[in-house]
Amino acid sequence: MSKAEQNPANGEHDRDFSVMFAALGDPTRLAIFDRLADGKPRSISVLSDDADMTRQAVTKHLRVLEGAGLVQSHKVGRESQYAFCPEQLAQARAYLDQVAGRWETALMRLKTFVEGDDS
Amino acid sequence: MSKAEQNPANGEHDRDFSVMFAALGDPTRLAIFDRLADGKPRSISVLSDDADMTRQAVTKHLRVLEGAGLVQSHKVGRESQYAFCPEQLAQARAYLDQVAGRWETALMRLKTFVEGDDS
DNA sequence: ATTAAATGCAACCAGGAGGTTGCTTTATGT
DNA sequence: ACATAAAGCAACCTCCTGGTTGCATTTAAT
Repeated sequence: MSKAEQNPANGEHDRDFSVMFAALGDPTRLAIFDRLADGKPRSISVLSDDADMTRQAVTKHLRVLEGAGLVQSHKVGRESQYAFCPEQLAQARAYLDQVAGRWETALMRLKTFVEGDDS
Repeated sequence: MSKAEQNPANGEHDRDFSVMFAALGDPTRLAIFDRLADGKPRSISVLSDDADMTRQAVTKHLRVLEGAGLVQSHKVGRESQYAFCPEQLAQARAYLDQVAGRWETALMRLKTFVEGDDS
Protein backbone atom coordinates (compact mmCIF):
# COMPACT_ATOMS: atom_id res chain seq x y z
CA MET A 1 0.00 0.00 0.00
CA SER A 2 1.06 3.50 -0.72
CA LYS A 3 2.09 4.89 2.62
CA ALA A 4 4.32 1.89 3.08
CA GLU A 5 5.47 1.85 -0.54
CA GLN A 6 6.22 5.55 -0.67
CA ASN A 7 8.49 5.21 2.32
CA PRO A 8 10.74 2.27 1.46
CA ALA A 9 11.93 1.87 5.04
CA ASN A 10 8.37 1.45 6.19
CA GLY A 11 7.80 -1.34 3.70
CA GLU A 12 10.64 -3.39 5.14
CA HIS A 13 9.34 -2.47 8.54
CA ASP A 14 5.98 -4.01 7.80
CA ARG A 15 7.55 -7.05 6.23
CA ASP A 16 9.68 -7.75 9.28
CA PHE A 17 6.80 -7.53 11.68
CA SER A 18 4.56 -9.51 9.42
CA VAL A 19 7.06 -12.38 9.54
CA MET A 20 6.81 -12.45 13.29
CA PHE A 21 3.04 -12.19 13.35
CA ALA A 22 2.81 -14.90 10.74
CA ALA A 23 4.93 -17.12 12.96
CA LEU A 24 2.45 -16.62 15.80
CA GLY A 25 -0.45 -16.96 13.40
CA ASP A 26 -0.60 -20.71 13.60
CA PRO A 27 -2.30 -22.30 16.63
CA THR A 28 0.31 -25.02 16.96
CA ARG A 29 3.16 -22.55 16.84
CA LEU A 30 1.46 -20.17 19.22
CA ALA A 31 0.96 -23.03 21.66
CA ILE A 32 4.63 -23.98 21.47
CA PHE A 33 5.68 -20.38 21.95
CA ASP A 34 3.29 -20.02 24.85
CA ARG A 35 4.64 -23.16 26.42
CA LEU A 36 8.24 -22.04 26.16
CA ALA A 37 7.42 -18.76 27.89
CA ASP A 38 8.29 -20.34 31.24
CA GLY A 39 11.93 -20.06 30.26
CA LYS A 40 12.70 -23.76 30.34
CA PRO A 41 14.41 -24.93 27.15
CA ARG A 42 12.96 -28.10 25.68
CA SER A 43 14.12 -30.63 23.15
CA ILE A 44 12.22 -31.40 19.98
CA SER A 45 11.23 -34.81 21.30
CA VAL A 46 9.82 -33.37 24.49
CA LEU A 47 7.87 -30.77 22.53
CA SER A 48 6.59 -33.44 20.16
CA ASP A 49 5.68 -36.04 22.77
CA ASP A 50 2.21 -34.77 23.52
CA ALA A 51 1.58 -33.17 20.16
CA ASP A 52 -0.96 -34.72 17.86
CA MET A 53 1.47 -34.61 14.97
CA THR A 54 4.82 -35.90 13.83
CA ARG A 55 8.16 -34.86 15.21
CA GLN A 56 9.04 -33.51 11.76
CA ALA A 57 6.02 -31.27 11.75
CA VAL A 58 6.98 -29.87 15.13
CA THR A 59 10.52 -29.40 13.86
CA LYS A 60 9.25 -27.34 10.96
CA HIS A 61 7.20 -25.18 13.27
CA LEU A 62 10.19 -24.64 15.51
CA ARG A 63 12.26 -23.59 12.51
CA VAL A 64 9.62 -21.04 11.59
CA LEU A 65 9.57 -19.68 15.13
CA GLU A 66 13.35 -19.52 15.12
CA GLY A 67 13.34 -17.81 11.73
CA ALA A 68 11.11 -15.14 13.20
CA GLY A 69 13.51 -14.73 16.11
CA LEU A 70 10.93 -15.75 18.66
CA VAL A 71 12.89 -18.78 19.77
CA GLN A 72 16.52 -19.84 19.85
CA SER A 73 18.03 -23.31 19.51
CA HIS A 74 21.35 -24.74 20.50
CA LYS A 75 22.48 -28.31 20.27
CA VAL A 76 23.46 -30.05 23.45
CA GLY A 77 24.71 -33.53 22.87
CA ARG A 78 22.49 -35.31 20.41
CA GLU A 79 19.46 -33.16 21.10
CA SER A 80 18.71 -29.58 20.18
CA GLN A 81 17.09 -27.46 22.80
CA TYR A 82 14.68 -24.71 21.89
CA ALA A 83 14.28 -21.79 24.24
CA PHE A 84 12.16 -18.68 24.49
CA CYS A 85 13.72 -15.52 23.07
CA PRO A 86 12.22 -12.31 24.47
CA GLU A 87 13.72 -9.64 22.19
CA GLN A 88 11.37 -10.11 19.28
CA LEU A 89 8.41 -10.35 21.60
CA ALA A 90 9.39 -6.95 22.96
CA GLN A 91 9.57 -5.64 19.40
CA ALA A 92 6.08 -6.90 18.68
CA ARG A 93 4.73 -5.32 21.83
CA ALA A 94 6.42 -2.05 21.00
CA TYR A 95 4.92 -2.07 17.52
CA LEU A 96 1.40 -2.75 18.74
CA ASP A 97 1.80 -0.09 21.39
CA GLN A 98 2.87 2.38 18.74
CA VAL A 99 -0.14 1.58 16.57
CA ALA A 100 -2.48 1.86 19.54
CA GLY A 101 -0.83 5.16 20.39
CA ARG A 102 -1.43 6.58 16.93
CA TRP A 103 -5.04 5.51 17.17
CA GLU A 104 -5.55 7.14 20.54
CA THR A 105 -4.03 10.46 19.60
CA ALA A 106 -6.17 10.48 16.47
CA LEU A 107 -9.20 9.82 18.64
CA MET A 108 -8.23 12.67 20.93
CA ARG A 109 -7.90 15.09 18.05
CA LEU A 110 -11.31 14.07 16.75
CA LYS A 111 -12.88 14.48 20.17
CA THR A 112 -11.55 17.99 20.76
CA PHE A 113 -12.58 18.91 17.24
CA VAL A 114 -16.13 17.68 17.68
CA GLU A 115 -16.38 19.40 21.05
CA GLY A 116 -15.95 22.64 19.21
CA ASP A 117 -12.50 23.51 20.47
CA ASP A 118 -11.97 25.94 17.62
CA SER A 119 -9.66 28.24 19.56
CA MET B 1 0.20 -28.86 22.30
CA SER B 2 -0.38 -30.78 25.42
CA LYS B 3 -0.69 -28.01 27.92
CA ALA B 4 -3.14 -26.39 25.56
CA GLU B 5 -4.82 -29.62 24.61
CA GLN B 6 -5.21 -30.79 28.17
CA ASN B 7 -6.94 -27.56 29.05
CA PRO B 8 -9.63 -27.23 26.39
CA ALA B 9 -10.23 -23.56 27.18
CA ASN B 10 -6.62 -22.80 26.52
CA GLY B 11 -6.78 -24.47 23.14
CA GLU B 12 -9.57 -22.16 22.03
CA HIS B 13 -7.63 -19.34 23.56
CA ASP B 14 -4.65 -20.03 21.35
CA ARG B 15 -6.79 -20.53 18.28
CA ASP B 16 -8.50 -17.18 18.71
CA PHE B 17 -5.29 -15.28 19.08
CA SER B 18 -3.67 -17.17 16.26
CA VAL B 19 -6.45 -15.96 13.95
CA MET B 20 -5.63 -12.37 14.78
CA PHE B 21 -1.89 -12.86 14.47
CA ALA B 22 -2.40 -14.63 11.18
CA ALA B 23 -4.39 -11.65 9.96
CA LEU B 24 -1.46 -9.38 10.77
CA GLY B 25 0.98 -11.93 9.40
CA ASP B 26 0.71 -10.73 5.82
CA PRO B 27 2.67 -7.62 4.82
CA THR B 28 -0.16 -6.24 2.70
CA ARG B 29 -2.68 -6.69 5.46
CA LEU B 30 -0.36 -5.28 8.09
CA ALA B 31 0.18 -2.22 5.90
CA ILE B 32 -3.56 -1.70 5.52
CA PHE B 33 -4.09 -2.11 9.23
CA ASP B 34 -1.25 0.27 9.95
CA ARG B 35 -2.67 2.79 7.56
CA LEU B 36 -6.13 2.68 9.12
CA ALA B 37 -4.67 3.34 12.56
CA ASP B 38 -5.17 7.05 12.03
CA GLY B 39 -8.87 6.50 12.62
CA LYS B 40 -10.02 7.67 9.22
CA PRO B 41 -12.36 5.17 7.56
CA ARG B 42 -11.52 4.44 3.94
CA SER B 43 -13.36 2.86 1.05
CA ILE B 44 -12.09 -0.17 -0.78
CA SER B 45 -11.31 1.90 -3.86
CA VAL B 46 -9.24 4.37 -1.89
CA LEU B 47 -7.35 1.56 -0.21
CA SER B 48 -6.78 -0.13 -3.55
CA ASP B 49 -5.76 2.95 -5.49
CA ASP B 50 -2.10 2.87 -4.65
CA ALA B 51 -1.82 -0.83 -4.07
CA ASP B 52 0.11 -2.94 -6.52
CA MET B 53 -2.69 -5.43 -6.77
CA THR B 54 -6.32 -5.75 -7.78
CA ARG B 55 -9.24 -4.30 -5.93
CA GLN B 56 -10.50 -7.85 -5.40
CA ALA B 57 -7.28 -8.82 -3.69
CA VAL B 58 -7.55 -5.85 -1.36
CA THR B 59 -11.16 -6.76 -0.69
CA LYS B 60 -10.14 -10.26 0.36
CA HIS B 61 -7.51 -8.87 2.68
CA LEU B 62 -10.04 -6.52 4.23
CA ARG B 63 -12.41 -9.43 4.79
CA VAL B 64 -9.66 -11.32 6.58
CA LEU B 65 -8.91 -8.32 8.78
CA GLU B 66 -12.59 -7.92 9.53
CA GLY B 67 -12.91 -11.63 10.28
CA ALA B 68 -10.17 -11.21 12.86
CA GLY B 69 -12.03 -8.26 14.37
CA LEU B 70 -9.21 -5.85 13.64
CA VAL B 71 -11.32 -3.75 11.33
CA GLN B 72 -14.99 -2.93 10.89
CA SER B 73 -16.92 -2.13 7.75
CA HIS B 74 -20.18 -0.38 7.11
CA LYS B 75 -21.74 0.52 3.83
CA VAL B 76 -22.41 4.16 3.11
CA GLY B 77 -24.09 4.74 -0.18
CA ARG B 78 -22.51 2.63 -2.84
CA GLU B 79 -19.21 2.28 -1.08
CA SER B 80 -18.20 0.31 2.00
CA GLN B 81 -15.96 2.05 4.45
CA TYR B 82 -13.43 0.13 6.47
CA ALA B 83 -12.32 1.51 9.81
CA PHE B 84 -9.84 0.64 12.51
CA CYS B 85 -11.22 -1.39 15.40
CA PRO B 86 -9.16 -1.10 18.58
CA GLU B 87 -10.66 -3.82 20.80
CA GLN B 88 -8.87 -6.76 19.26
CA LEU B 89 -5.64 -4.85 19.16
CA ALA B 90 -5.98 -4.36 22.90
CA GLN B 91 -6.56 -8.08 23.27
CA ALA B 92 -3.40 -8.86 21.35
CA ARG B 93 -1.40 -6.44 23.44
CA ALA B 94 -2.78 -7.94 26.62
CA TYR B 95 -1.87 -11.43 25.49
CA LEU B 96 1.70 -10.50 24.60
CA ASP B 97 2.04 -8.64 27.88
CA GLN B 98 0.88 -11.71 29.73
CA VAL B 99 3.39 -13.93 27.94
CA ALA B 100 6.17 -11.44 28.60
CA GLY B 101 5.08 -11.34 32.23
CA ARG B 102 5.32 -15.10 32.60
CA TRP B 103 8.77 -15.00 31.06
CA GLU B 104 9.99 -12.29 33.39
CA THR B 105 8.77 -13.92 36.58
CA ALA B 106 10.38 -17.17 35.45
CA LEU B 107 13.59 -15.26 34.88
CA MET B 108 13.33 -13.74 38.34
CA ARG B 109 12.87 -17.11 39.97
CA LEU B 110 15.88 -18.47 38.13
CA LYS B 111 18.01 -15.52 39.13
CA THR B 112 17.23 -15.77 42.84
CA PHE B 113 17.82 -19.52 42.68
CA VAL B 114 21.21 -19.19 41.02
CA GLU B 115 22.19 -16.49 43.48
CA GLY B 116 21.91 -19.09 46.19
CA ASP B 117 18.79 -17.79 47.87
CA ASP B 118 18.17 -21.15 49.55
CA SER B 119 16.46 -19.73 52.59
C1' DA C 1 -32.55 7.86 -18.87
C1' DT C 2 -27.94 6.80 -19.30
C1' DT C 3 -23.49 6.58 -18.06
C1' DA C 4 -19.93 5.82 -14.85
C1' DA C 5 -18.24 4.51 -10.25
C1' DA C 6 -17.90 1.21 -6.37
C1' DT C 7 -18.66 -3.05 -5.05
C1' DG C 8 -20.01 -8.02 -5.08
C1' DC C 9 -19.67 -12.74 -6.75
C1' DA C 10 -17.68 -16.82 -8.80
C1' DA C 11 -14.40 -19.43 -11.17
C1' DC C 12 -9.93 -20.19 -11.74
C1' DC C 13 -4.77 -20.73 -11.01
C1' DA C 14 0.03 -21.11 -9.05
C1' DG C 15 2.56 -21.60 -5.16
C1' DG C 16 3.42 -22.16 -0.46
C1' DA C 17 2.11 -24.17 4.17
C1' DG C 18 1.29 -27.89 7.02
C1' DG C 19 1.73 -32.49 7.37
C1' DT C 20 3.34 -37.33 6.35
C1' DT C 21 6.66 -41.31 5.44
C1' DG C 22 11.14 -43.38 4.85
C1' DC C 23 15.87 -43.35 5.41
C1' DT C 24 20.36 -41.56 7.25
C1' DT C 25 23.33 -39.63 10.71
C1' DT C 26 24.96 -38.62 15.23
C1' DA C 27 25.22 -39.30 20.09
C1' DT C 28 24.22 -42.20 24.48
C1' DG C 29 23.94 -45.93 27.36
C1' DT C 30 25.08 -50.67 28.48
C1' DA D 1 30.83 -53.08 20.16
C1' DC D 2 25.96 -52.54 19.68
C1' DA D 3 21.49 -51.22 20.27
C1' DT D 4 18.72 -47.22 20.89
C1' DA D 5 17.33 -42.50 21.21
C1' DA D 6 17.30 -37.80 18.98
C1' DA D 7 17.49 -35.42 15.23
C1' DG D 8 18.32 -34.28 10.15
C1' DC D 9 17.17 -34.66 5.22
C1' DA D 10 14.37 -35.26 1.28
C1' DA D 11 10.43 -36.45 -1.32
C1' DC D 12 5.85 -36.28 -1.50
C1' DC D 13 0.84 -34.94 -0.90
C1' DT D 14 -3.17 -31.97 0.01
C1' DC D 15 -5.33 -27.93 0.84
C1' DC D 16 -5.47 -23.12 1.70
C1' DT D 17 -3.91 -18.54 0.42
C1' DG D 18 -3.00 -14.77 -2.37
C1' DG D 19 -3.88 -13.30 -6.56
C1' DT D 20 -6.18 -12.95 -11.10
C1' DT D 21 -10.16 -12.21 -14.65
C1' DG D 22 -14.87 -11.63 -16.11
C1' DC D 23 -19.33 -10.36 -15.31
C1' DA D 24 -23.37 -8.73 -12.52
C1' DT D 25 -25.33 -5.39 -9.27
C1' DT D 26 -26.18 -1.23 -6.87
C1' DT D 27 -25.78 3.69 -6.41
C1' DA D 28 -24.46 8.26 -7.85
C1' DA D 29 -23.96 11.95 -11.32
C1' DT D 30 -25.20 14.43 -15.51
